[in-house]
Amino acid sequence: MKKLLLIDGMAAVYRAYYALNKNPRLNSKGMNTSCVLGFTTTLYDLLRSQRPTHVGVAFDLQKPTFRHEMYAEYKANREAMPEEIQMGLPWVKRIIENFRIPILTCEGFEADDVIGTLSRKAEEAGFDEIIMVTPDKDFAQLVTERVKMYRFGRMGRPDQVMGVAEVKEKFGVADCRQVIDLLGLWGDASDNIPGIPGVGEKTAKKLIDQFGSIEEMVKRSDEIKNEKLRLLVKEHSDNALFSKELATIRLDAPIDFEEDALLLEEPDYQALKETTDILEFRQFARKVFTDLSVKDPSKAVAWGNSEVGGRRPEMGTTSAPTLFDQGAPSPEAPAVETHPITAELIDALRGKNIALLFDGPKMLVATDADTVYTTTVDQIHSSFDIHHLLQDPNTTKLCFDLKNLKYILAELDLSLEGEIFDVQLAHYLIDAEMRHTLDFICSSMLGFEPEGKVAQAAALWQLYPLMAAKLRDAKLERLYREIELPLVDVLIDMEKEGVRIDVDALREYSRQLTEERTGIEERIYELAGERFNISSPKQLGEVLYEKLRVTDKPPRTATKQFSTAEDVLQKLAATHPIIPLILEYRSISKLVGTYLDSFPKLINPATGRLHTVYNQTVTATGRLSSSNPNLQNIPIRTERGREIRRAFVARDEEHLLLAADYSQIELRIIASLARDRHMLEAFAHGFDIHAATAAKIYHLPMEEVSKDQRRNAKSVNFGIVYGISAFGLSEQLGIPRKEAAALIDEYFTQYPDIRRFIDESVAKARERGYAQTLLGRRRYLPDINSRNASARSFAERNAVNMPIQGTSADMIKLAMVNIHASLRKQNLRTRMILQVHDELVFDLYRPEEAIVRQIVSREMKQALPLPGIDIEVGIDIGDNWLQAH
DNA sequence: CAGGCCCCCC
DNA sequence: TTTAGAGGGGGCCTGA
Repeated sequence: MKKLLLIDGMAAVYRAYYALNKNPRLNSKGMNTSCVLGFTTTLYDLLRSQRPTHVGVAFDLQKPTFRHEMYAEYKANREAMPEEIQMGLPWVKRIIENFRIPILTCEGFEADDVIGTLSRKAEEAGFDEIIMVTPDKDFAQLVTERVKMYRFGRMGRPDQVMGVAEVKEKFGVADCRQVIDLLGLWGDASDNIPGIPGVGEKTAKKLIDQFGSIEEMVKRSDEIKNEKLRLLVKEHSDNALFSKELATIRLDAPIDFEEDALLLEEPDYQALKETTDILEFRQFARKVFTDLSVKDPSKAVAWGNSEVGGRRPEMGTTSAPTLFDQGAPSPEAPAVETHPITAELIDALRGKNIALLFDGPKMLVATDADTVYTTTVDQIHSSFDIHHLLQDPNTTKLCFDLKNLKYILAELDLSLEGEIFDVQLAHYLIDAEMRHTLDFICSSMLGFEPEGKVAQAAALWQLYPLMAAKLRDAKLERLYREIELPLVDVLIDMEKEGVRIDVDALREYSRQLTEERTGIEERIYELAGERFNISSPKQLGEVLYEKLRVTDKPPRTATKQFSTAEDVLQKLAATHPIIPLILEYRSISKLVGTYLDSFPKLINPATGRLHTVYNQTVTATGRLSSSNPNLQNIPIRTERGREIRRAFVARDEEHLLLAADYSQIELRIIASLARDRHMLEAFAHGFDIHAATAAKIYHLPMEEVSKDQRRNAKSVNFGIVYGISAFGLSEQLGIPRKEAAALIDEYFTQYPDIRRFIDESVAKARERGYAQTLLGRRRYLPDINSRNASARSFAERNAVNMPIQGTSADMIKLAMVNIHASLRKQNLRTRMILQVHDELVFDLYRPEEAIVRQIVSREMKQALPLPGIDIEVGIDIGDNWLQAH
């Protein structure tokens, strides 16, 4: 196993400088050693975490090696190198020497070129893995930032390790040159870096697909059909070529790849000790010398040997690719024979498993991985009786997207019996966060993408054994069989049922709000001194921050646009009377656009009702999602929004709406999972949990808790579920960060088991590589061991949140299946129509109120008992959804 | 048509 | 040096 680590030294130094210069670290001689310490720890952490066998650091800024005049100009114009860096560089080099790592340079070439070239050569020399430490978080940004650096005199963002395999995977290209072609020119869409204004990444990709390279595109620009685009390319072609040249990492630097020189050696401890003594890196020295030498100075131990967790299940069979790998020829789909379905065939297939897929009006029945029978829907009823085949209870039906398939079959008056294996559902359980298209599943598991529906039908046969084994190995079979599969029928019934909407009420309310909004609009224009599109964040940003200058530090979004987000404006509300009006305008627009005006259009004329679509394979935690329209986000928080629920009404005079919701389900789950005695007791006594929490953290009797204290406690409780941070809590509550931190501290003192649970959840996830719910639903968290602190924190929060949110999802799904079965079994006319994560809504047939109350309450409480705690369900009834709360 | 931004829900 | 900074979703609007 040969693994090479190449570091752009200067980038790492700058990174360290920027990361640390807010808190400069002075030693006793008054020397600012921030950047040296930063670089040193970065280097050391890299070696420990990546465990390379070979390593090198490239430097370029110390010598005049500018490839382009423009680059030279940039260098001349850029701010002088910060003093700390100038002072620190000799020390940085000394540290590198102490580690016995070679410094790589090549006259006339930059560090990136050197790294690029050596990567290629290492690849040819048979290295198994090559890691480049670049100035930016991924390869694309590396290149774009590089262009920015030249153009705008800015250094790139902090460095991060990105394995070359990731580059390939991310961009789906075989050769790093393609990546550079693609991104070196085009950069990111927001800045139009390549120098062709108006050409974003997408357009760029199309052009590159068409022409193959930028040079070719410039040469044959007459062939660009879109006139505007053609003129742009022509006008800016010099710039485009130049940008590419600047951004291209050269792979032909005349530098020899001396494998032996790059071998990772034991540091020169004596010299390292002396250096760190002078610089006063005491903590670092203690860490290094404890880590490295005390017990066993042998190299294997020195550079660590810990197991790396967080691996996703191996989906494919191919080994990890590397950057310069041209890619193994992909496996081919087997040749598939097709035959028409005949009556004789249907008899012959009795007792055999089949895979079922529709291609528009064609029905495809695959009997194995290379035989597919086809027929058209017209023939199904006239020529033979396919019922026998679909309803044979002794055979398994393979399919993809069962819910949709059942809809199609239902239209043809067909249905399925026997075991069903839905590849999509199975894939969702195996790795929820992946994409669940058939093409993606095939390419990741089989190594090829079947062309056309016939090949897809046949591929289901190849996927089946692989996925069935994965479900079994990961102990996901019960979730599949007892929750997700039966849920399909429940969701179909709910979707078909739909919900009745009082359209007149919606229209009237819409009219009323629109009128209100018009008035607000006029006042906004007056205050702004011009008419503009208030709904355009771009225009609004310009008005607020450029024209009215409501603040001298305009907030920016991630893409450097002006931010006009709600919380931002909320904070600026006092600075200008226009801002509250804008917030008002926004909230009305949202209600009118998203709900009031859109629902009437979505009502199905055939049923007169509104039908949502539940997606079972979207969320990472196991929840459902709802769309077209999304009925899981109907307003409730504000008075004005809540009114919309009045328009969700019962089916007719014989019906009412019944809403049943779990009380504090996520907190109960965390209390149970953590076995926190104090929280369990609070629930057992039936206390208001937020008030009880407030009483604890403020050391007051519960009766004396103020509203604000309860509100704060509630936020902390929520924060716990989400993966709390002092920053987040302080933002949420509008209190100083210190106060927020103190609240959290006290919370953990009062609920010590919750603290322990959080730590254990993270530890378990780190060990296994995934988080899981009470029933074993998984979420893979590959970043849990990431070197990147923010990626790692994100994974850690998910390690805590997923078991809670996911267990709650498991619970309500089970309840839905059981309630549905119970309503059917007892031939009741009441129908389940909506699910909103912890709430179920029913069209209640009035005479059935007592029995339905009983069924719903019982099934929801019993669906998934939690150790140590009772589950409470609140039930309300009314003519409409607002009343039923 | 898609991505950015925003805002609604749990 | 910038910005974001609590988990999970979906939809509208603009701008190309």
